[in-house]
Amino acid sequence: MTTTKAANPNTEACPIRDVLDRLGDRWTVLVLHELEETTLRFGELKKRIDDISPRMLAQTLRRLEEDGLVSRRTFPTIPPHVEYTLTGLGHSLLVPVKGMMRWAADNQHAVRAARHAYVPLRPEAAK
Amino acid sequence: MTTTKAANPNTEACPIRDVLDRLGDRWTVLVLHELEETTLRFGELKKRIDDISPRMLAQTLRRLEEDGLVSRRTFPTIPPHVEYTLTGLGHSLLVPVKGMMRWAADNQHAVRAARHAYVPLRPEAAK
DNA sequence: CAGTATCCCAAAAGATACTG
DNA sequence: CAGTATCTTTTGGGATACTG
Repeated sequence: MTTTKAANPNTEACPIRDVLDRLGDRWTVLVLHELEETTLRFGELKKRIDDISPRMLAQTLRRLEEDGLVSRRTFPTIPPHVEYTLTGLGHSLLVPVKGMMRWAADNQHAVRAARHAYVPLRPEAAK
Repeated sequence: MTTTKAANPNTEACPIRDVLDRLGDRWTVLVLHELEETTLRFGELKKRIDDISPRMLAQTLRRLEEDGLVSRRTFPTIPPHVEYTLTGLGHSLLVPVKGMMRWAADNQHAVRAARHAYVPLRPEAAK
């Protein structure tokens, strides 16, 4: 971490939080991941992530575009043709994101084991 | 909430999401970060992350403990004394998490610039 | 085809008073 | 001190009908 420890990285003072917040939602990482290899159209994304609603897909893409992670290219045809592509920035984000996924993959068993072994501290009396 | 449906290969076969979901909330990464260097008590964490409510801090710590990322040690004194420490697993998670933070720090300007330059497609559309 | 508009619900998070 | 209980607000997200 590069933030100073003494300072409290609260909501608006911390640009890092501000950026990372976008990754917290349910769909962003999934969309990023789908676009890693190839450019895709709205409908193609919708097919690959088929439990996403059009509303959420649109919103997710809009935010990604707004943050400069995805570029949107439209062809003035009828019917419309719109392509979404990861930008360089988007690809660069994918690097640490994949690091996270790697960790999750590597440690899922440890986490599951911990969860299973966990006993709530409700009836706890002494140690 | 975990994946409610699993129609998609990416979500379905993916316990990764289940693990990663915990990081999506507002406070987990912050707490992890505060505990990197040192063991801290509840009140000390509260002080350092002072816009967190006791409720959210407790909930966050409980989840971290449940996942085996943080260990909780109580001293049977009056008043109570409780210490939170990162486990080995917690430290290992911090590695990719810091990768993410590093990315955010390195690219915050690019993201902000993109946001600022972004013009909505439909000028009248509100969020 | 690529989205919007609208309505609705569930979950997350905030505030705060209270207690062992 | 270290939390819980409770209530309220805010946000995320699902469904779906509609349109340029």
